[in-house]
Amino acid sequence: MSGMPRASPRSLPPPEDHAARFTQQREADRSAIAEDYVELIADLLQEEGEARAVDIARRMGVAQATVAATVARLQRDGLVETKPYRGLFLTPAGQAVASAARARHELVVRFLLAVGLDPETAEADAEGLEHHASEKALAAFARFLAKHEADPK
Amino acid sequence: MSGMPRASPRSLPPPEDHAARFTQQREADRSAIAEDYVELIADLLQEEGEARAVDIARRMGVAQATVAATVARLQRDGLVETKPYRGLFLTPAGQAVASAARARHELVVRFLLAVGLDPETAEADAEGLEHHASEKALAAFARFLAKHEADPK
DNA sequence: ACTATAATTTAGCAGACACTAAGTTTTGGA
DNA sequence: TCCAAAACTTAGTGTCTGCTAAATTATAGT
Repeated sequence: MSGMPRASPRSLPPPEDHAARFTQQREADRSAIAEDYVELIADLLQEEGEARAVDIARRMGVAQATVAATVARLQRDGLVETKPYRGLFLTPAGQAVASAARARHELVVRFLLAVGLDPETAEADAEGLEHHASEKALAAFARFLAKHEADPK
Repeated sequence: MSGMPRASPRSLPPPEDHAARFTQQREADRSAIAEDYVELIADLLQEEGEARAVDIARRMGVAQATVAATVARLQRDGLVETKPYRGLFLTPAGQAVASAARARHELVVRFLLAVGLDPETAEADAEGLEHHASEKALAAFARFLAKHEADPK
């Protein structure tokens, strides 16, 4: 295919290790939506004083019924509480998830900015990347920031 | 809530923009699995000469029946062809997806290494991150590498 | 050639997340 | 106070990605 000289051998990892990566991947995907909802609820609560299902729907780009169903799962999982017509609230567990998510989100955004992304894209990409960066990766990002924010360039 | 000084205002983006991010996010998620399969098939084809469903199953950490179902979708979408008991093959479209995926994957790995991750984690994280980095982000990673591979540190 | 083993497919099920359409509240303005 | 608009819920679907269990089918070793 094309003129490329086959890059690197990059021998495949042992099957078990390989599988472990994908399994881990699937787990991250599963929690990603929960984190997005919880994070958004926390933001709305803080910025607007209340987090209503309609607003979640509008901001997530999703139908209200979808929000209802997803929130039901979050409730089942002990992250969220609802007071009909009064909006959504986070349980302590939900708040923990939210603040962890926000910390990750902000770290990723700062990192992307430091690496040369425009603010707009940094924000948009962080939305996806924050769920797939391991603790080790986040630590590396933080180290990078520490080094580069002190001594730019 | 806790002693934190409220970090940054970080006023929420306009609802439409916000929704656009998540919608984009969901699209990336949808294509992620297809890309993973296609990428793995390409790797197996190249490294072992054939890509069989059993091996895919083992390496993806998934049941054989799941592979059969997913491959059926990839086939429906014109990315893969199968010759029973002879393994899986990529259509031209599949090959295109595979090489784009591989290019992204390798770029992300190199970038993560440059930023200080150990090779093990870089590989594992790339698996998740490669599907969520926009073209702009990838371009920024490439610029970063160009700068830092020439002039380390 | 036969047959045991391995590979693949089929069937049936579950759960998450999305949709539309059709109810139910609740709220708040006239 | 009443009632229309807004918010929320319920019902019924569909797709994707998984699973297990039970066929098939092909390959390969004897």
